[in-house]
Formats: sequence, structure tokens, C-alpha cells
Amino acid sequence: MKYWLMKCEPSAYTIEKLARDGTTSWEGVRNYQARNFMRDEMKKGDRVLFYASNADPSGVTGVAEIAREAYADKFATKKGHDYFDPKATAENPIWYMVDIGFVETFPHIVPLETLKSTPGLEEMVVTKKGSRLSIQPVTKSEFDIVVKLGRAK
DNA sequence: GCCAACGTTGGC
DNA sequence: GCCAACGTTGGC
Repeated sequence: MKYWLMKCEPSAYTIEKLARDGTTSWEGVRNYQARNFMRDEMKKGDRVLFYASNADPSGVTGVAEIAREAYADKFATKKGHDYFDPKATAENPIWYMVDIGFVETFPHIVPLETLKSTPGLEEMVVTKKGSRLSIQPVTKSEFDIVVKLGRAK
């Protein structure tokens, strides 16, 4: 099983919303590196740290899991849609999406600042300067540390 | 809202 | 294929 971190701005989606919805589709990824992780490496059941970006503060708000493996991002071929890409076709979708399912909401957010100062997370991608990747691989030990922080009183 | 860091585009 | 210009991300 693999572990991931997925970023989302609270104005777009939150862990609370996922808790109500149960599952949601993760469309709109328009970065090749992030797409490759989704398309090539994400497997059903993989665990996901749900990260709120551009938030106050930003940080990990809960855990999700991959509910459906990569399939064509249909919004890429929807003319006029924000996620429309004129280069995408039915034969070559270019962009992919996955579905994620709710696992747990942390009692409180684990802020980025905490991640940065916690031993064992020095190599975590999100703690590195200039890390803009919206989908990042996380090691099992990093995942476990963050979940422990999130559940802590 | 600012702006540094980064990815992408397009002229050459 | 280089690289300047541009657009976007995301912390602050």
C-alpha cells in the first residue's frame, strides 16, 4: 500500500465535506508529475493525507483513501469548463482523475508549521520550500507520524 | 493581496 | 532546444 498527500483549497473542498459525501472525484489536476502519480501509482485502498492549502493555517485536516483508480478526466473535454484542455480527446484524454473516500477527520488540523518542526518529517515534500506539487508521495513512517499528530489531544 | 518559486508556452 | 515571458500556486 502506498501513501499520498493531496492538496485542496478549503474554498474548493474540505475534509468535512468529504465526511458528508462519503466519496468524491478528484478532477482538475493539470500538472504532469501529479497526473503521473495518479495514473501510474495510485491503487485502490492507498491512504491519503488530506491537506488544506491556502488556509488559515494550512495543514493536514484528515485522512482519505483511494476509492477508484485513475480514469479519464471528463472535464478536460468539456468546452467552456474551467478544466477544459483543447488538446484532450476521447482517444487521448491526457488528464486523469481518481475518486477518494472518507476515512477520518482529525480533531484539529496539523499545521504546516508543525510538520516542519516535527522530527522524522524533514524529508516530507510538503515541508520543502517552493513545493507546489498538489499530489505528493508520502512514506509510511511520515504518514504514521502525521496521523499520530492529528489524533493527539 | 503580495510575491517568490515554479511550470509551461512559444518565438527564435 | 534554449530561454524569456507569462501564468499559477500557495505561504505569509
